[in-house]
Amino acid sequence: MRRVEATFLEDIYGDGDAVPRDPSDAPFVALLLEGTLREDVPGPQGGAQLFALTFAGETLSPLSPRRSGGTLTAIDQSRLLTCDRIGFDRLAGAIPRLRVNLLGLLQDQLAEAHCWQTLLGRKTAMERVASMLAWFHARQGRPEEMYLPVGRAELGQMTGLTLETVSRQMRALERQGVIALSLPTRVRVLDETGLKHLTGDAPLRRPLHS
Amino acid sequence: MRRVEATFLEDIYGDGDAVPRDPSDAPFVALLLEGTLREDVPGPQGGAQLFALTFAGETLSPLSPRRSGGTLTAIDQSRLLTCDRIGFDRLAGAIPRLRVNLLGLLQDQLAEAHCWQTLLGRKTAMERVASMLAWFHARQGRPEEMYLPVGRAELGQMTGLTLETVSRQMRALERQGVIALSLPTRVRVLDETGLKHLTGDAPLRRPLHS
DNA sequence: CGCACATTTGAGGTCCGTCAAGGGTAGTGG
DNA sequence: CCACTACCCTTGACGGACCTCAAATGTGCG
Repeated sequence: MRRVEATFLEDIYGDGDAVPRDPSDAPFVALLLEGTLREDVPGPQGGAQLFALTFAGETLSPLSPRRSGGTLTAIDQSRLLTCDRIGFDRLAGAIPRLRVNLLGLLQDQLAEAHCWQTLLGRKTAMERVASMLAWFHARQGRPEEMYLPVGRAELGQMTGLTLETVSRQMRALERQGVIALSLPTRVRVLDETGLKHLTGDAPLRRPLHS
Repeated sequence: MRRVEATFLEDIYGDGDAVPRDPSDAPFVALLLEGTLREDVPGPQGGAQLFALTFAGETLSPLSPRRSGGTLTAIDQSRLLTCDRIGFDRLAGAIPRLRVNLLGLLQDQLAEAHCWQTLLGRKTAMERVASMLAWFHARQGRPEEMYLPVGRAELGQMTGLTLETVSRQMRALERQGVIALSLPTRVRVLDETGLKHLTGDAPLRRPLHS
């Protein structure tokens, strides 16, 4: 355990700071203790496009963003626990269990990609916005009032919608009494069951084995 | 090398055969030597939905489909080289390079997920169909005439379109002289540059560093 | 031929993107 | 305190892309 503390390094980033991502010396694994990270990838026209968010308590894997020149930026004050490649290799040699955990971590990343894939595949605007809100709410630990770290335009980039459509759907949710918006970036989930129902996802029934 | 041959196992599946996917004894890594595999995941209404295809020469990773009850089915005659979990661990102990390859394999899977994400996010029907055809063509090794192992409805499930829209876009491509359709499932790519242009992807320009 | 099935084509409706015009709030300077 | 600006969010009208429904056209098989 002392070895773990010696290997990991805690970094603090301010609002808007870029998180370094040099491929050779890249942080091999990282755990976000506090704050939020945004991951941007270059869009078709060369401009950057918001791709995903990382909330406190979630991990970054070696492979996650940085294949295609994506950038990682801190939102708010963020504390990041990082471990470089050689440090992880040394640690993995001493603690075989760590390798299993790394695979689980990658599995989470693939599961998340799968979530986005179904969200973008065949969902309506309403279902996309509801899905995103429900997902963010769960990942933030179901707080009484959750904070959206990005604006409508960027919510639209993630869901494949325009900022106007995002706005319309969120107001519709508010009119239905599913959420409350004290400020545009403050969301209170009033009817969690109703929100889940609007996502269009099956309520996690047991898989009927043929 | 003799050890590798002893560890891997070659299985042959016929058209429509299900590939076993027991989580405990699951094939840890697998290489598809011949044929095509389809990966289905349960849709929102309980029905199965085509999620992705695996062509000959491509690999299956331990984490790929099977998190959410996905099924793997062979199309045509398929030969699959598999290696179970304990076999891979033993092999990785003897050959450290293997672990690096496994990470690269997972990286490919995440890159593929990213491809789908951009495809489904903000592309038109034309761009989606062109992207999918160009992608399949590249993955099949740019044959003179490529074979589509699934029908229009299933192409639609992957691209998030209806079968009618897929059909319309493919005929439009044919009328433009970009592809030729001798049979509905036989596609000859006549103008590869034109097809790439219609995908809506940037032509892989160097990333302009701020 | 008759049937089953996949693809193609057409007509109409709907959802969402586009364009445009307000509103709300924070920050700045008088 | 009050402009005044800048920025984001909201709301509306309109058009187009794609879905839905329906019919026609292959294509393989008994």
